[in-house]
Amino acid sequence: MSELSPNAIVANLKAQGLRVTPQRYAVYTNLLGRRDHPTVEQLLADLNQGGPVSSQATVYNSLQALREVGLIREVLLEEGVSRYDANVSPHHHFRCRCCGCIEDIPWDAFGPLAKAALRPGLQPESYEVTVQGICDRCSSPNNPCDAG
Amino acid sequence: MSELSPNAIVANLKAQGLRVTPQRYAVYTNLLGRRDHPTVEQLLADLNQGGPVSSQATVYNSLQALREVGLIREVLLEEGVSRYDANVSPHHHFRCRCCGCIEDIPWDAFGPLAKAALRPGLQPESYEVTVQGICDRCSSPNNPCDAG
DNA sequence: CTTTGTGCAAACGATTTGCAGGATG
DNA sequence: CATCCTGCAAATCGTTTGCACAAAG
Repeated sequence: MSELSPNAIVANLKAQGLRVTPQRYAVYTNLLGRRDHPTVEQLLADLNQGGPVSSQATVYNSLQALREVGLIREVLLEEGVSRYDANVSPHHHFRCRCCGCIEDIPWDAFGPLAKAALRPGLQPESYEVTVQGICDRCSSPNNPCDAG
Repeated sequence: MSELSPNAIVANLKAQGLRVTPQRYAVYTNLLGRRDHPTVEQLLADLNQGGPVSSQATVYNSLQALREVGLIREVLLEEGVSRYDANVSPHHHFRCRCCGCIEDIPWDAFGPLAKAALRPGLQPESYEVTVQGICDRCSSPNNPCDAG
């Protein structure tokens, strides 16, 4: 999330037993430098905008490898596409129902949830709050969609 | 969710301006009678197990029609598949990370969330808590997966 | 009778996979 | 140099769509 040096990024990858290839490095670095939650399509376009860096299949492979070792996470908030996030510490998500943009909400934003409310037998391990609403871009006078 | 008479189901459909076809009726009734959140594949298998009732395309069409008028909702909790739920009143979800089963959590299970915690500019309209963990089936001695 | 829905099969889009050549450690 | 990765293209899987026929109101 915060700025990492190239060396630190390489170290992160190696520490998880991943070989450091230019493609993997590029994918991970790109994700670390964003706070939106790009789809594969967006990621690929961004990576290759200054010349070819990685193929589509390799982006998928890289994302899978990074996800398996816990360096990134997948975010599923809309139909049909997976998004990816290099912020792996727990947090919540806001999704604009208008433009579809996704934004992190700090973990402590809601305070602690009541605990003993689940039916007996269910063992909770983690939870996440998803808020849906309108972002400031879409609620402004010259908004890109139907709200405002 | 609770047991509805066939007449009430037909009335529900008509009240939303939907034509009542056997297929639509079957899809809606089936969803009303379940509390898991079936995928299209599961729904289709269930509908047609006693002879042909509906084609795949029609199930998709019916689900879309029912969703557009608000009689059912789509639930997105795992990659690649949409699930459907006839419980349209607000509630939360529990997902077993082991068998993938999904279960409703009553709306009031967590008490109210703190309100003023979003960054200024975001207008929240709704929210939902997703809990991940292990269900009782999977935590039992003869469990279907790797927990226990 | 007009409008909308059904079913089939083909189209689609996101993701996965097989495989030959290439890079990493 | 053994292993793992890349890139291409073909395959897969869930979902959507075009169209001719049938059913609903």
